[in-house]
Amino acid sequence: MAALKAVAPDGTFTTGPDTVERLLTPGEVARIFGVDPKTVNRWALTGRIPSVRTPSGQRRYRQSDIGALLNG
Amino acid sequence: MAALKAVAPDGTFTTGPDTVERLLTPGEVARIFGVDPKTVNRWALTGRIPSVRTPSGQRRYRQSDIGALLNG
DNA sequence: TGAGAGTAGGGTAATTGGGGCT
DNA sequence: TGTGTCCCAATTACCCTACTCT
Repeated sequence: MAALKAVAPDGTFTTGPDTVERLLTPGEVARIFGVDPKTVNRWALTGRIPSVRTPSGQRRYRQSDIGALLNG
Repeated sequence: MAALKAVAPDGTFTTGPDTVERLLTPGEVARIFGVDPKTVNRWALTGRIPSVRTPSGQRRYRQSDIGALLNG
């Protein structure tokens, strides 16, 4: 995984020359797919989508990963 | 391939400058047309309706596609 | 410090996909 | 050919309580 380079006011951050990332909450991902937030958590538990954990245990999802799922 | 940009509280999300999307479940589409969910499933299989797949394989339908069918 | 929204768990009922049949 | 129905396994939604974040 690339090193963290910069953080923008809107929450996006860069990890490489042309890499812009943003983390989505379970609720946001759920609304995108039209499913329950618990379902998104289940996808993470079963390894269907990568997830990032906050120090307190909550899950966050990379915007790029979700976008890839929407496009096949 | 449009990149995911933002997610609204009502479930709509944008993939481009003027693109707003929302995904519907097979049951919702079935109730709209007054048919069995299986029939909606077949419409997707025969290519009559574009469909988006969840990571687990279930189908979701773009509200814009359904609206286009209702108006055409 | 308190209020409200969101999230993580678990448990159970409902929905979905697929094949086959009508 | 298109649709509805039955079956089964897998997946998801809704119920609850507790914890986290704004």
